[in-house]
Amino acid sequence: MLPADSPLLEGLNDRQAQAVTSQAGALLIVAGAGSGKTSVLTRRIAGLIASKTAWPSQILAITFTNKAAGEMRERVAALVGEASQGMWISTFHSACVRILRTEAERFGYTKAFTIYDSGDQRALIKRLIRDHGADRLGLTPASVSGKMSRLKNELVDVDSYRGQVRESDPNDVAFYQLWSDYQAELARSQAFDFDDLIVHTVQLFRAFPEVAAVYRRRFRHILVDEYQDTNHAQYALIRELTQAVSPEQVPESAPPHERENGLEAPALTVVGDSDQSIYAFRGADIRNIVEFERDFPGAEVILLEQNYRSKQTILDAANAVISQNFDRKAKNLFSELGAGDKIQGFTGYSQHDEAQFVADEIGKLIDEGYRYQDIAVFYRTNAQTRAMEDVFIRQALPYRIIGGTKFYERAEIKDLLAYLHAIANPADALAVRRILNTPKRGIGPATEATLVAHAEQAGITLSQALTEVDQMGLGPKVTGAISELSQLLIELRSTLDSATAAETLKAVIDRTGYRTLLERSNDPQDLARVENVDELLGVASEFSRGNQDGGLVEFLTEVSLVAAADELDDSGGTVSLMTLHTAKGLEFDAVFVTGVEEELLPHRMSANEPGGLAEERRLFYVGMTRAKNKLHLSLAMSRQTFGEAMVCAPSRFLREIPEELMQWRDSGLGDRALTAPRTSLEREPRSLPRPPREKNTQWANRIDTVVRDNSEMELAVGDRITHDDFGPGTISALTGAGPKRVAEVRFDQVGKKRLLVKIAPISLTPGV
DNA sequence: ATTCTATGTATTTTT
DNA sequence: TACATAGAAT
Repeated sequence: MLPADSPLLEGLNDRQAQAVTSQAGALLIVAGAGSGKTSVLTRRIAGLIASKTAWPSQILAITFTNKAAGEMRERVAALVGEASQGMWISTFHSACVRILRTEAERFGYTKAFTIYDSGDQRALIKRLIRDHGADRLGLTPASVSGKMSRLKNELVDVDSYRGQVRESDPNDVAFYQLWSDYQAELARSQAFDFDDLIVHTVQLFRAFPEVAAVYRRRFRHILVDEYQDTNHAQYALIRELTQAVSPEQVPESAPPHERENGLEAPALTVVGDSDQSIYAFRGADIRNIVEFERDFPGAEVILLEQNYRSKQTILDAANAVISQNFDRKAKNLFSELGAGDKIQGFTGYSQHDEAQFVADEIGKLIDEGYRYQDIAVFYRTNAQTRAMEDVFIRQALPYRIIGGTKFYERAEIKDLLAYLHAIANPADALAVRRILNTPKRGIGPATEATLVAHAEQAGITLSQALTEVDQMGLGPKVTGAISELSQLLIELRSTLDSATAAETLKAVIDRTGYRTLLERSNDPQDLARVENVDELLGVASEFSRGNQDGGLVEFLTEVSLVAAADELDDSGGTVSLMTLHTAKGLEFDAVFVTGVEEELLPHRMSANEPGGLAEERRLFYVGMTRAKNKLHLSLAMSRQTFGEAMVCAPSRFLREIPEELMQWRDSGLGDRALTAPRTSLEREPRSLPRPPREKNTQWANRIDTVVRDNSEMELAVGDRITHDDFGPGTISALTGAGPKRVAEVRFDQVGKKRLLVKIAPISLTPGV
């Protein structure tokens, strides 16, 4: 028991302190946005250690992202020091990988199994659909993987699905066939997809009670963050881990009292907020949190409603929005941080106009003393980044996109990782297929088919088939190329014990000539690819340095499980751009929620789904509650959606915010301005003014394809210039050099802006 | 087998 | 718009 004057309770309110010290076997902490739940969670863990209630090794804490795990580990370490080393603090997926690697041999897998990410999964399903001719039936990789994932999240496996196939439905029959082949190929390749990691761990515990007992005895305190976003499979995993251990399951080596009485169920603490549940589309089941008290009789529930993050105005607006969701437990966040500024609303003509507003406001915030890393821009879809990037680049505004087209999804990265996968796990057929002709070795589909057929016939892996290539009667050129590849794989496998991941990667790059080929290429994009290759090498070196005992398999695991939010580093002085989903769990001094329009937020795709609108509203709520001081909500009246301009209407969510909390503006370029979105809501969308024509062509090109190059332009403070969009202005400052030269211009009509000189559409005004 | 060109189709969110 | 795929040319 923690003493009342423990430093771990310092500065906590009563409810928080209660959450830290509770002895309940099952504890639900309903933590509203910004209510200090990470503090509570970390201090609770530290308290368990300090009061000798638990050893570090008895603690399992589950977070949503690796970044959150890292942060939690750091904060726990700050409280308890070295002791944090022995704890498991990780995501569901990482924890499952660790368990599965340990127990792999028990169920006929190798420790070095591969994890197939969504891209790998897609590629495999696509091939299977083609092989089955299932595209005729309208099955797509997306629909198949979606359905598979939904079933897996409900713990339905292929074998049990077989019984419920509707034989009269050719679509369903084909789906079953595909799924069954998919799992067979995964098993042959010694691979798991994301969902399988959870499902197989649950199945492992159910099939081997003695294994389950090992982990139930080991983890005496389990803590789960973001519980509202757990799906049924994850719920089942938690249930498996929180069972009591009967005397029969206790090993001989255990202390006598345990052998006699068994062991009571481990203690469970979950933290969550049903108002922030935004992953239903991925199988998250809100009932897990809503029905917690029923699931765990005698559970204690603690509600944290005091918000330590945001100004009251922001909370009032957020509360007003979320209260529109019916069937929700009443909860009202309050803050003692003062009312703060009104929420700034902005209506632009186009997405570029909107982006320009965001850039201008960021400029003002910087002048007020905000730092770039204190500012974030959120959007509903990744496609919205384009306009933002265009404007940000032109204004030399340092930004970083979190998530989006991820580094590890790039072709060159996947190529090199496929080599590593093929080396670490020779059974991985997908990886071998990928590298077969990368870089180009003159091996086409015909040769690939021959190799696969040989492997199948002989009942060997594809890697083994490569070694038998000379028995296949292929041409001398092809045979030579394949045995060379085979040699390389064998050789690098043999050095696995002594070589680091970085060394193996380096060897792959050198021996295949991958980097050299990119360098010699005359495709300008290949230059960027060389940089990516080097970056991957850097990542591997860093990993090998930081994880002395971690080898190739560990490196590949880490790489496979990175999440979007993990990319966020607080060190850099950049504005962060991310989707609303990625924003969950983060906070920023100033936040821009962009594209607050019908069809986008709420997204049109959500309209058909049951509960879709409520989830969109929660998403908006999550975005709003990330802001500490300043919240901006913006929208555009028209938006380019695949090539075509679409007229947009303001989001219904904006109507849910009390008028007096907001201050609306528009771009003020002439008489086409909207007065307020309230007015425009009543207006027919079609009658909305169209954005000026020239503007579209102006921004149509992406920045890197623009031919303009002002690098020769000689500018000085005080010079008068004219900008195509902003009109005449005077240069007030110049910074940076060469292609990075930035001019600060005071425009006569639109105020101060920063421009990247090299690409700005400006000309010197003569005669001044 | 590879590379170039034309055509069609698709964008929600992600561990 | 832009990306992926299919078809044609080399």
